[in-house]
Amino acid sequence: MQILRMKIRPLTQQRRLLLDTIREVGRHLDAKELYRRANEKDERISLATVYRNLRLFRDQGIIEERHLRRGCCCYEMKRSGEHQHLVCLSCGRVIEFKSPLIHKLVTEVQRKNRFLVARVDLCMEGYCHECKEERK
Amino acid sequence: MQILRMKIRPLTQQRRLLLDTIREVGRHLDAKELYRRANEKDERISLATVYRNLRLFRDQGIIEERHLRRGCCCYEMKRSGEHQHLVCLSCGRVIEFKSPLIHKLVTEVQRKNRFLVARVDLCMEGYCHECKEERK
DNA sequence: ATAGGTGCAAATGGTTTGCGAAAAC
DNA sequence: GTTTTCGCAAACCATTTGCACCTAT
Repeated sequence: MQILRMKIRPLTQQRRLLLDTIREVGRHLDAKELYRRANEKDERISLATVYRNLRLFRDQGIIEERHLRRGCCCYEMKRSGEHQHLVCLSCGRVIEFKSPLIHKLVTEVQRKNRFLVARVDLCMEGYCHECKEERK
Repeated sequence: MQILRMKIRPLTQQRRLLLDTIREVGRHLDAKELYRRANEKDERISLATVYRNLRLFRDQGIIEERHLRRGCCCYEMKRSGEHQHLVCLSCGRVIEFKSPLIHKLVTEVQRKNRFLVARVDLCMEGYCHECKEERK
């Protein structure tokens, strides 16, 4: 955490609050929910600051941006292990998954398409186990 | 094409124009560009009609919706072969690719996460061959 | 004849920005 | 003390919607 914060200067109260909140929640947040949660702790923070800093954190490589829902972006702390997402169309739940096949796929694409891959955004929509059972 | 059109009733002039334009262009269009192109052929069409019908076509399974860029959706005719996209961060070019690994990945996810996959949205960002060379 | 689609303009929702006040260095 | 950020409100852009009129069936 210390290392990450070094990148963010000046480290204002608002930035500290936002980073803490993102880390604390530990799952995917959109700007509005981050604002809501940060605002609970300190009323003075504004939505504009949330947007400005989400962009800053993203550009600094501290958080990752994902397109899990139509019309808005979600953010999460960048972690070492590459992972992707499943989104349930029924309950909205977001499930993370990993697979060595993703790395294989990247390698294959880079070779076959002579394309240098910088970022993988893979999202599968469908029905989670619980919702699948209910639909029967 | 005949079969597809059966689903769309009433088949108005606007819908015919939009379907023809999407098929004709044959690549990814966002609402604004579809409007621009359709409007060149018939000035009377409105942007609202483009949006309304993109949604209709999507719900009828005639076109596919993709999230290739931040803040807007792209659409393309649904084809039989499942394919995914590479987006060049430098020139903006969109490259399609296929791989049997994608199907393997879906099978794996369905088994390991007990998740029923309905849709795969995979987009890799990076640098295409030409832009990669230029950056050297 | 009638159900439904269309154009227009206004509304909506997520995100960005200009500006004077405030904070970090 | 200087540079940068913050809060606020207004702007922006993609998309949706209410309503009176028009069209495909």
